[in-house]
Amino acid sequence: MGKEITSRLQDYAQWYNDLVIKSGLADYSAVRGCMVIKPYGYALWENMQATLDKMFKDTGHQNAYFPLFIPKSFLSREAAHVEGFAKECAVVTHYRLKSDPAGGGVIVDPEAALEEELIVRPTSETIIWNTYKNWIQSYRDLPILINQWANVVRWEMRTRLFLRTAEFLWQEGHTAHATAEEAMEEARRMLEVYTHFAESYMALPVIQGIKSPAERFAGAVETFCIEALMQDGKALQAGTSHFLGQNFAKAFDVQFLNKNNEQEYVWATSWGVSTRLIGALVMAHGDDDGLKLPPRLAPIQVVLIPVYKNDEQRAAIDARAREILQSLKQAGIRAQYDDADHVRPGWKYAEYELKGVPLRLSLGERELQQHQIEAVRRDTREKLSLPLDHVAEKVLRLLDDIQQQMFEQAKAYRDQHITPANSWEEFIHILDEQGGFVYAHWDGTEETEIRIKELSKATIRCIPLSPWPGDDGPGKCVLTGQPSARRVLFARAY
RNA sequence: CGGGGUGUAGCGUAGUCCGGUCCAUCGCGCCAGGUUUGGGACCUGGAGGUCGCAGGUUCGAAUCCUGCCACCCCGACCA
Repeated sequence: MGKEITSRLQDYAQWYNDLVIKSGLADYSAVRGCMVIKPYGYALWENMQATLDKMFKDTGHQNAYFPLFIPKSFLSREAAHVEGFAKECAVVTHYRLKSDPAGGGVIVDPEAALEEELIVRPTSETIIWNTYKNWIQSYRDLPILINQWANVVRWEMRTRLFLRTAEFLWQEGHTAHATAEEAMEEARRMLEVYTHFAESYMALPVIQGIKSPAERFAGAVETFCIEALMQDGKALQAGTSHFLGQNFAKAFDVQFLNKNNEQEYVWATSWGVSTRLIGALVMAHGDDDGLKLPPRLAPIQVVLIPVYKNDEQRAAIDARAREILQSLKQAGIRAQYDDADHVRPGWKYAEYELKGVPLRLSLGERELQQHQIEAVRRDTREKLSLPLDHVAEKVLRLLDDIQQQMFEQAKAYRDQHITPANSWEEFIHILDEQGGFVYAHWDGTEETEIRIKELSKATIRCIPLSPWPGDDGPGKCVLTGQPSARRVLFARAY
C-alpha cells in the first residue's frame, strides 16, 4: 500500500495538502504558520530562482541585500503603505534574554528593550528608499535597477502551505528612474518577464492585467499583475509589478538634479514573485496521483528504473543503465538512476508519479534484447518504446513536448473557464456552477467592487491589458446597471 | 480573531462514552535473514510509546475533572 492522496473531487484543500506533504516538497513546522521547505521543494525553488535571476540580469538588474529589520518609524512614512501592512507586522522589541529567576527557562530581559522597535520586513520599500536617498543626487545616478532574494514576514491570520505562510521566500525588485515614462516602462517590462516565466517555464497560462484600486499594492500608483487559474476554479495572483510613482521618493525625500538643473523626485517601481508559485504549480497541474512538474523546472526531469529478475540480469541491466544515464546527463538532462533494491519497480513508479517527475524510463531484459527503452510520460501516461540510439536527443524532444502539452492543457482549461456574464443571476450562477473567471461589466467604483465581494466572495482579479473573447466595449455594470467602460475579470481567489 | 476538529511509535489508527481484563490495538514504514523484482511483493524474527503538557480525583487514569499548549480545517484579512 502506498501513500493515500485525497482526491480533488472529495476535498480539494486536503488534496493540495496531501500533495505538498507526501511528495516531499514541504512539511509543517513547530512554528505556527511557518513551513519547512524540504530538499525536493527547495530544489524546485532553486530552479525557479536560477531562471528568474538570469532573466533579471539579462534585463540589466543587479542583486543586493537589505536588512531584515526595519525601524518602526520608516513604515509610517508612506500613508497607504503603513495602512496596508500595519496589521500583519512582526515587531522586535528586545535584544536580550535572561534565565528566568522563577524557573528553569529563559525570559525576555525587561532591561533590554529597544529604544526604537524594529519591524521584520513585510516588504522592503521603506528601508530601500531610505537607502536610495543616499545613493541618488543626479540624473547620472539613475536608473538604479536592483533585485533582492530574501525572506519576508507577514503575520497572516490564516496560512496555507506555500500559498500563504507567515514567513516566505521571494524576490523583490526595486528600481529608481528619472522619468515616469521610464519607470512605467520598467514595471511593464518586468510584467513581461513574469509572464514569460510563468508560461514558458511553469507551463502556467496567465492573464496580464491592472489591479483595481481596492486590490492595488499599498503605496503604488498602479499595480500590474499576472493571474492564473487553479483546477478548482479559483484564481491565484502569480506575480505583481508596481508603478510607485513618486510616492516613496516623496516619503523618503529622494530627489535628484535633472538635466535642466532642477530638483525632482525620483520615480519608482517594485515587483515580486514568491514561493507561492510552487503552490500554483501544484494546483495548476497536479492530479489525484501526485504532482506534475513542468520539465523546465523539475528537479528530476527523467528517472531511470531498472527491472530485473536475478543478480545476473541485474548486473547487465545496471551496466547499460549507467551508460544511458551518462548520455542523458551529458545532454544536460537532470536524470536520476534509481537502483535501490529494497523496493520493487512498481513502488518506484508510483513514487515518482507522486513526485511529478515528467518522464520515467524503464530498462529490463526485454528492452536490453530489443535495444530500446520504455518511456512513460507523467502528463499523458502514454507509454513509448525508444530505440537506444541517440536516446538523449529523443528524451530532450519528449521533455519539450511534455512542457508544451502541459501548457496547452492548462491553457485549454483556463480558456474554458473565462465566462462572460450579463446579469447578476448569471454572474452568481457561473461562480457557483463552473468557477473560473467571470468577465463582466463594472461601473468602476470601489463601493460596487466591495459590494460584489460581499455578495459573491469574488473579487476583481484584474482589468485585463488586452481584451478577452466576449469583450464588447462599454456596457452596464453587472450589479448596479450603471455605465461601465469595459468588462473586467472577477473570480474567487486564493 | 470567531467556529469546528485533532493530538496514542516515523506515518495512519483502535481503545476514551461506561477507569482495572491496556506495563496499550492494528496496518504501513523501520532493522535482520531469506525468497522475490515489468504497477505500491512475501515469509520469519525483531526494535520502536513521557498515550500533547501540567495539575487534580481515585486503591488504580490513554480513559474522569480543571487549566494550558500545539497543529489542522472553515470564515473574516492578505502575496
